[in-house]
Amino acid sequence: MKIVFFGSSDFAVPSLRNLLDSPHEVLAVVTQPDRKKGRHLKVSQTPVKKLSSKRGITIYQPENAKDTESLKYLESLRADLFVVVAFGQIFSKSVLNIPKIYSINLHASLLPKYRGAAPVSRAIMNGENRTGLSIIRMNERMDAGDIILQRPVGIEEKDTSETLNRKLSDLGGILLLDAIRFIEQDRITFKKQDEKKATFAPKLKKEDGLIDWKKDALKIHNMVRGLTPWPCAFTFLNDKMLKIRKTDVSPSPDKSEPGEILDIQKEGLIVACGKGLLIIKELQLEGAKMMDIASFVRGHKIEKGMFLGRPACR
RNA sequence: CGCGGGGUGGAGCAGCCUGGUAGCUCGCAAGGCUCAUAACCUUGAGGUCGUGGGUUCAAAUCCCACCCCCGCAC
Repeated sequence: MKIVFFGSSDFAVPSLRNLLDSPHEVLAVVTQPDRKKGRHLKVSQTPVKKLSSKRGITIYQPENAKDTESLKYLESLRADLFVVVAFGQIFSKSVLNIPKIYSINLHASLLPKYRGAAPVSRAIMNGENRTGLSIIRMNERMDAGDIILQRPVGIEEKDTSETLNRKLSDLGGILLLDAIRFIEQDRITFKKQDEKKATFAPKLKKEDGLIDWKKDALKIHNMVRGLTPWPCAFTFLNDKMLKIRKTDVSPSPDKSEPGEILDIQKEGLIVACGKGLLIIKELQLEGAKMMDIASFVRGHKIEKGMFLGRPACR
């Protein structure tokens, strides 16, 4: 099968790798342009581009895959199938109709739930204990195409977006090959998505990480898990940004004010929330490295009765 | 040339502004106390103060360059 692969982020890497290792012919890889990013605005390549150049695959990086020049190029490849995984651009019908067969997309949720850019993080943040993978035949609407294959995946208590993403991207790469095999054998039965059940998982923004201490400890805990490693849940300690990477919850009820540090123990800071207690185990102060509580307490002034999340500490 | 914080014994920090032979909380080792302990007491080992230059009688501290880590922004 002659395939053009569209992908950008880490999530797409196992899928691409599997395709490259398969008998299928990857005609070209389409990925986002190199962008000035990160500290000092250095130019960086997508993980997909790095893998592709290592494997000597033709790379195409359009600013917009829908423009006429891109369309012309994509048509010239004469592909059987377009495979799209975490690409980062929205396609129009003109793109989707180019391949002989059609275009498929691997998405990290059990569609129609969690359509959109951040399905994994949002699922964890909502405290789900199950999510999954879907492969769909793409149409013009985002993540709304008919379902080709699905596979549920459990979310474990210890999972963060980081671990779950890895799991899902690995499994996704396998599922993708299955799907392509079924397509080749013409054994697909499309399943329409139930629009009434559709939910959305919008792209995460930095401010999604701001902790509201009035919320339940469990809710905050799930937020911390879902936002690891990026954008990372955060609060403030004496006007400095404090990222919180690892937490636990303790059910013991209390009448303290949300955000108050009630105790400092070896395993973590005990912080009052709207309901329940949050145990902060790993954190990172602005400008410093991520560290566990034992280390943090040794070098920083922190004591019971201080408040988190109050920009100007009383 | 996007903005800013930081690199000090194994860990986390103070000291730097106002140069003058390195400190704190831990960890580690040995000994003591104890029925016992992650508790307490005593002693001890362990540091080219990121790298290279410069200023100075003297630099962790001031000046210049570079490397690495981190946050913002993207």
